[in-house]
Amino acid sequence: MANYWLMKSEPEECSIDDALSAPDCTVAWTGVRNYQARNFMRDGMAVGDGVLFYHSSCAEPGIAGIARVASITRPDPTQFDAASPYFDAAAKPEAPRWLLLDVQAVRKTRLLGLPEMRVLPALGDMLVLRKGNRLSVMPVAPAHWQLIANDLLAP
DNA sequence: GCCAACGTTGGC
DNA sequence: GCCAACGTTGGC
Repeated sequence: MANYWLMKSEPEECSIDDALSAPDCTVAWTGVRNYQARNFMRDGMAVGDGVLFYHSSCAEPGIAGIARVASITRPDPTQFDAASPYFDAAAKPEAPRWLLLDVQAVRKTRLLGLPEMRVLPALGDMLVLRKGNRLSVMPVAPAHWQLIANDLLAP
């Protein structure tokens, strides 16, 4: 059974438009540097899982599109790249610390902004709405996914 | 730019 | 293993 996730991306770095214009609408999800987020990718995600593509650290944070998990995890090469902002000197190629996977954009949607989400009682317990939440990859309850996907994918 | 929340680091 | 200091995230 498919699972559902929310993944944050700074649109200045990789927006839903960027993902949609990539080859096969697919981008390697680099830069996850949090163990909990990494573990969700490694232990929880499977090809085909649904992803809410979330824009963070921008003027209008919120869900900007629908995507899907397109690969299992593999080592994130930026951890070994001293020129990368994601470089991690403690990570060794023979013992990679950080992983990435491919995410394929399915559709850009209208922006479902944080304020709008906060107002919907049915979404009240979503992890992304929790104060102080800093996870960049997190699970989404099926009921929340249904609600949001129905709304965003409605004709 | 501010600041709350939280993860990580490092001294002990 | 505790915990204070520090760094980062991310909304506002």
